[in-house]
Amino acid sequence: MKKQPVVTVDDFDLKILQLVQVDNMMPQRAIADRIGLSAPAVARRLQQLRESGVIRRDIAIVNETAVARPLTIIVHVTTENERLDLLDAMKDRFLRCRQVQQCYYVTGEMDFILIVNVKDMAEYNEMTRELFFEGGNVKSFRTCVSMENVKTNGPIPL
Amino acid sequence: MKKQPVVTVDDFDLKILQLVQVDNMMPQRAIADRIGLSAPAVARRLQQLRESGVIRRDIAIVNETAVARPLTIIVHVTTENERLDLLDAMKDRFLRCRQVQQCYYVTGEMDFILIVNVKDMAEYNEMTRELFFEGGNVKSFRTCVSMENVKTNGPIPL
DNA sequence: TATGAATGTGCAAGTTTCTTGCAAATTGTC
DNA sequence: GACAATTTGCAAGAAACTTGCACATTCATA
Repeated sequence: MKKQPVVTVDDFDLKILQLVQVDNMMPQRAIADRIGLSAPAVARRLQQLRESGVIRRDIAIVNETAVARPLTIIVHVTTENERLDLLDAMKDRFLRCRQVQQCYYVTGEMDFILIVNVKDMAEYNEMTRELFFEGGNVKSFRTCVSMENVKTNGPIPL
Repeated sequence: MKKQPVVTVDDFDLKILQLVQVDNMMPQRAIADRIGLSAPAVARRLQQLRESGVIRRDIAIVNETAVARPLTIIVHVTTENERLDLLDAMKDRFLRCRQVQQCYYVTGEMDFILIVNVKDMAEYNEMTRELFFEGGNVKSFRTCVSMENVKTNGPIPL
């Protein structure tokens, strides 16, 4: 079972989180200067935030076009059957599919919303075949091609 | 105008990108051991990838629940008028809105897809008032509340 | 209100990681 | 094959991070 952090975050932590959501390579000395603690104090808090899971991960964001994978597609998926075991199997498939960057299980008219990265529509077709037709329990899916990614990886407002 | 990187990426770069999309705090020595270069060679390549924009940003991913902002909402927005200047103004509003983490300008039945982070539905109501009713050019919007974020911040498959 | 425990801090020293100059190796071009 | 350009590994220096310690602050209890 996924562990939920129970650590409380105070104002210093929130300031640190604001900064590292934007740039997690900022030196601890620079963070310390900004928020009014010493560098070792910042270091200890960062370590605690990471160990406790408040900071889940630290990642580099890659420019899709630069690696020849310019297509972002948002897919709305409805299911034939909402049995929990079938939904869990779908979640697992979406989790494992490498082109699926994001997967939300939602309320409303559709059941899943996926955000998918592919290099072209041929790869998308291949992916949908494997994911939807061969995987099962997909009633319908709707494809929205992103013509412009206006904003991505926005920070959580704190 | 946003600068597009024109640097070419080779197989070493792709391996580095695979690793740092998952963990950008991995020491250069560890990356070097994995891909068969020396640490300074990895360092030089990382610097080049960052300077050229292939690596756009380096960020920490924060656990929403841990900072009391557990709600992720996907919003589908249609516009009244598709004049480019009005669309640009909308993009600008979405870009500036702190709760909007992602914004895609899409083909299909809707015009924009937003991914929004709020602490509760009251904040969401307030946000939609400012963003949609007061901002203008919004014909309709549909709210999908995420009941489970199955996958977020997935890497670009390389 | 006072006392003691627990927690957090800054300092300084030690450790780890990153950067950079240099010479050598590799790759690309003619 | 020769030469230029680029990339590399090594080693040394610089920068950043970690950690022990003593002190300060906060919290809990009597």
